Amino acid sequence: MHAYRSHSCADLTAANVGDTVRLSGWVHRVRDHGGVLFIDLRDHYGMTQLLCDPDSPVFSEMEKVRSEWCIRIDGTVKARAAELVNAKIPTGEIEVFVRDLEVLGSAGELPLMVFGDQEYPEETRLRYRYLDLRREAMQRNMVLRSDVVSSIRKRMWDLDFREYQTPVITASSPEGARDFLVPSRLHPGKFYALPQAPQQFKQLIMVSGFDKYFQIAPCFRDEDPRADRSPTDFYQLDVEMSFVEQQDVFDAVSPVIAGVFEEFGGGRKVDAPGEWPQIPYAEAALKYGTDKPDLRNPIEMQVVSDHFRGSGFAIFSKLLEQEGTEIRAIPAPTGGSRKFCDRMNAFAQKEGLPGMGYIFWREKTADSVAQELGIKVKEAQAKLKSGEVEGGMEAAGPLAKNIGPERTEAIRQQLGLGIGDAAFFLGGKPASFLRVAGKARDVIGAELKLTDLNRFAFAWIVDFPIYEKDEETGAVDFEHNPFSMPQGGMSALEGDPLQVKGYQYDLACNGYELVSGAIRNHKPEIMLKAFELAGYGEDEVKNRFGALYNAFHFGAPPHGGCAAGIDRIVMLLADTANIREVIMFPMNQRAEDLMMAAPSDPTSDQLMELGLRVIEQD
RNA sequence: GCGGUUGUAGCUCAGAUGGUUAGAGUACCGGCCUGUCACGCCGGGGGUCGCGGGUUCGAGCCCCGUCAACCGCGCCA
Repeated sequence: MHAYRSHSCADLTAANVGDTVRLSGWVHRVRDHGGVLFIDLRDHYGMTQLLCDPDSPVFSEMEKVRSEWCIRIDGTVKARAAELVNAKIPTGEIEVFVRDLEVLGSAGELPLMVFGDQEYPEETRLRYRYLDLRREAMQRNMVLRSDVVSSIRKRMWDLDFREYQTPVITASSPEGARDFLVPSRLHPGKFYALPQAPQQFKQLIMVSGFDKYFQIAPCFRDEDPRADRSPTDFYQLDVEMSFVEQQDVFDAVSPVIAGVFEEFGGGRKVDAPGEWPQIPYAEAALKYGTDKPDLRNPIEMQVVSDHFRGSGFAIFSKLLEQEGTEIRAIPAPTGGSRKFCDRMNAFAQKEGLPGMGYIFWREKTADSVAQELGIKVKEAQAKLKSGEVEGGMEAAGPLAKNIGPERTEAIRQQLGLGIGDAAFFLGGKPASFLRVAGKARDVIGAELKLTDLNRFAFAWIVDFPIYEKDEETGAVDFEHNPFSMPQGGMSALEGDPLQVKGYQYDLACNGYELVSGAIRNHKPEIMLKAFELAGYGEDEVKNRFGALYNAFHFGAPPHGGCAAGIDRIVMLLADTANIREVIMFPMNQRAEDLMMAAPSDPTSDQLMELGLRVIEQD
């Protein structure tokens, strides 16, 4: 017999009754009844109930066994009586009577329970990640991740893409984020860098004629994390193709993404790739307040500046006298109650805005009729009932009073709202309120249950501007990355840089940026011009992107591609908002690995060898 | 770098208004229990209330500072 097991803990069924078997696994749960002892034995595959009583030669040893000990047992498979069958587990029809025990690894008092679904703070979970990973949900997430990666590879292969590995220790590539630097021992004082993405390599692979490349590639970035963003390193499905236009990239990648979501989405509705809208960046910013809109939420914002210009609402009308300002409305169907509106207003204030004005529409109340006519509420009730005063709709909220009924009605008609609905208003320069507006749209959609949680909604966001203006310095710099081909080519770069759009795109899904890519700028002269507009000279281009710039002088094909965030895809499929739930050994919020104690102090020998000296920080 | 929230037993948490010896569940240890499957019952050990200062007759609770974790902002092609 095998040293550790004849079966897994998921294998045994009624068909095995009478067999002598050997199982290894972890003690999930102990139920000691004195004369009879039950133990749930767990391995990666499942659970089997062990049984032991004084008839067993190892009964007294079995009584000492505790949760999460790793043990091996020999025993006999017994059928359970009908009333004792556990329908919750596949092996519930049988149990194994233990005749021999070997403790493979005992365990001390546990810092977190594998059993049950108790929540633990991340610090505890990450410090004892090997225990946390034993839990059912984490086992499931990690298997899902592996299966997703496998499926992606297969789908890419089927499309004639081939996977090529690119270096992990390489040159610094100033693409935007901070590099992780690696000191060179052979060249004291010089540094390698870990790639922020295989960006330049994959473009060079195109110049080399490989036509269709992909890689499940680690990317390294020394930036602060977020719930949906891992610090230090993360994985991308990196894709590049030659002789393609933007639509060709969409056509290649969309079915892969959609297929994976169909395969692992657990029955949630996946929008068909043919129906994925292509939304210009400017339109996304206007309607959704973000370049990664959650399209499960039907709310679309609208500009309503004209209704407030010169109105009695001084805050907005004054605001509109300034250059570049506007008033944006967030319609909130079914949100028409003061309680809800006040809560959303409080939300906006918490997010750092002065507040969010609102109007809501309701059936005319006796209270407001009484106030309007200066009569008692009872009289108003009577007048409403008799029809002497017409009932119907009225607009409520401080804004409605300030701007008067005509303007309020015009707004209602523009937004297409009615009784029981509300609208929120934000004013100023869009840049100042866009982020909060987008977030408010999410919250309103969620609270009013307008957002269909059982769906994956995709949209390509296109026509990103290539340049942006720094608000403080006024300097023009690349908005995204410097590799994209400007729409209109060289001639587009002759005019106002801020008007130049790129063949540059993202794929948004349920409010996350899943994919980002571009048709690349493969012409050296356009590359130089593009950098010049951002204030970089020829030397700079040669210095920072020398390999690419040189390669483009030797017959570079037009090419483009994208990169999809593996961690985010798995995160969405696993239905979690925390990216660390789908990463085996993630860093914490401060980019530390508490389990491995990283980062750590180098030895003085290491520093010496590298020619480094650490300067004390104060 | 900034803001918010949190920090009490191995673990998860409760501890109105400041007031006796800081509690519960779980885990751990001991005892009882032959059909449980979150087994049950009895008993026990276990605390620098994150840390440092302050106010007070008296601080887990109030004030100041500080550290840590998470969430967000900045940042993130």
